[in-house]
Formats: sequence, structure tokens, C-alpha cells
Amino acid sequence: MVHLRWPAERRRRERLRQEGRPRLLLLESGIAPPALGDCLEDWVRLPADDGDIEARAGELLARSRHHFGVIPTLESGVLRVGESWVPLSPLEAQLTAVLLERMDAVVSRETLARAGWPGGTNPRNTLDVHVARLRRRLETVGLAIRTVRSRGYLLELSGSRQQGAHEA
Amino acid sequence: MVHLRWPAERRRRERLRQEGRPRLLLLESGIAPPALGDCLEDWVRLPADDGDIEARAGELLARSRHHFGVIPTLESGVLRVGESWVPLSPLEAQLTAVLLERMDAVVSRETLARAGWPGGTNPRNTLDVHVARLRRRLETVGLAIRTVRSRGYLLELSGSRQQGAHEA
DNA sequence: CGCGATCGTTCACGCCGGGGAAACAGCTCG
DNA sequence: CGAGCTGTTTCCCCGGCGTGAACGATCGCG
Repeated sequence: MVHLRWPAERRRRERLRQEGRPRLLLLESGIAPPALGDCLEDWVRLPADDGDIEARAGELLARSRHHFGVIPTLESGVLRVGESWVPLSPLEAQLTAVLLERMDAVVSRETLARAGWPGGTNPRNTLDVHVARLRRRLETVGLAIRTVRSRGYLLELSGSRQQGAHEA
Repeated sequence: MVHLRWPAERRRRERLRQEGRPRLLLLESGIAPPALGDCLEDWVRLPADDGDIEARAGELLARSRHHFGVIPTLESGVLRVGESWVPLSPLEAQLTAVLLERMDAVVSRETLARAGWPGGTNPRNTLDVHVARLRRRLETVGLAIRTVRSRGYLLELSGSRQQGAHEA
């Protein structure tokens, strides 16, 4: 996150934009706000409260993370999401792999069942149980498995905008 | 684009957020900026220059347009509008599909009835009830079903102007 | 002008089935 | 041997759906 003065550091701003880095413009008083180049930019009019500047910087950072998207990766039983990670059991890894490659889309329980138990035979509830367990595990790294009733499941980052989403 | 006062209109803000509509918070002085829910929100500390408010509103609008083409899509029981989505039951999905492909146009209740109950059998206020429920569900993602009396229903983005307000 | 008839909305109830959670048991592997 | 995986059973909650009835807004007619 870079703070820079506007319009004094105009060239620097341009460079940062090309590099795709988030930047916060500190507006000298009396200057009109510039048109923002992209989602990774914001401005604060001076003089400003430190808290406000802090807040904008934080939002910008969060937005940039959201914008670039966190891409979970699964490799030899370890699921990484940003900084954090969890070990997955073989079966859980199977299921997660399928959910992952259809991230943000619905995966039918049937597909999941085939992924986890190619041999086929297992009682109705087995999948439910494993999904429940997987759920608990994934939420520790900020992933959520949503149920789409009578359709299947959907994997997404848990901050996402669903109707049930709760946050401060 | 909605301007609202913070923290006074806290509930309104929450509703708008769930509907995925852009909103600008006008911060009473002395209040700390709230954590932003998503890319469609911003704030200005009062008292503020009109130009600054204008600028932020403009950016927000641009960002929101950039962020979604606002074209609702329905796929495997999931209705997406911009960043938000809702799971729909099979029946609701049927109805929504019809409304969606005639978006912004009136769909007769008869058509809807046939879409939801191809077996034909189902007079009564069953349809009404399902429309009511569907309404509640859709408003969480910023869609609205308007009634056109003795004609049918009409699906539109809830940001649109109310019927009854005939414009010049 | 008022009064039903008509149309639409919403609430409350009940049934049904999908899906969730806990608890237990066998298994595997270090 | 103990801990973590996995399968299975059982119980039950809650969401989806249909129905009935009360409520409310319009409209038309005398």
C-alpha cells in the first residue's frame, strides 16, 4: 500500500498504476479529486484524520485482495488459501479437488459422490457426513461450502455475498 | 446510487448491501468509518465539500457499472446478480426462468402457471403464494417482481423507478 | 357516493423429504 | 497402542410446497 501526494507525485502515481499496485492519494486542500484510474486507487482530502486515512488504506488493501482474488490451491493433501492452510485427508482431498475446480459453481452431490467413491456403493448419508466434516475444516481457512438444496454444493470464499452472509 | 447517513441509517445500509446496490455513507463527524462491506460502498466524512461528495458518488457508480453488467443469470438453481446470489428451489427456478427471459416485460400469470405446473393441474392461489415467496427471495439480490393488475407480473432491477411515478 | 364483487397479498398451518449432526464402530498407520 | 480416517445408523430440524382464510385495494354498478 502506497501513500502519495497529489498532484505533487503525479508521475509516481502513474507508475504505480501501471504496475497494478494499490495506491492512496493524499489530496492537497483546494485541489479537485482526480478521476480514479481503477479499483486499486482511492483518495483522501487533506487535512484528514489519521484514523480516516488508515481506514481508507485498509479498505483499499482489502479491495485489492478481493480484486485479485485469493486462489486456493490443493497439493499433496495440503490446501492453501492465502496465508493459511489445512491438511486434508485423502478422501477430503478428493472432494475438495472437485469443488475447487468448479469453484463458485454448483457441484451436484452425485458428482461429488462419484469423485469420492468411484466404486459407487455407499449409503445415502455418507456424503453428507463427509461434507459436514469438510465444512468444519475448510472454514478455518476462510472457505465455505454452501448448500443449494436439491442441487448440490458450492464452494466459495466465506466473505462472499450470499443472502445469509453475516458480518459487522 | 443511494446516499445515506451513518450511523443513523444503519438498517437501510444493511438492506442495500444485501441487495447489492451501491451506497454512499455520509459520516457524521466524530464517528469512525465503518468497515466497508464490498466494492459498492464508500463513505465521506461530514462536513464535506459538495464536489467531493459528487466525486465519490461518481466513482462509486462507475465502479459498480464496471463491476457488474447487472445481467441476472440463472443456472443450476442459483440466481446470480452482480456479486450476490441466491439458491432457488426447483419450482422457484422454473418461475424465475420465465420472468427472466421476459425481463422488464409483463408475464401473464397464466404463462407463469404453465411454467411452474406443466401438468396443468393447479388452480387456486398457489401461484400467488409462490410469487410472494419468490418476491422475498429475489429482493435479497436486488430484483423486484412488480404486479401489473389483471395482466401479470414483471421482473426488474429494484433500483428502477416505481410504477405509478409516470415520468415526463 | 357507497357497496359488493373481484383480484391480489399475506399469514398460519401441516405434510413431506432432503439434508445436518451426533454417536458409535471398524480400520489404518505411525 | 493411540490417534486420526472412514463408514453407518439414528434422530430431527428445517426448507419446499400446498391449502385455507383473512385482509386490502380496485373497479364497477346501482
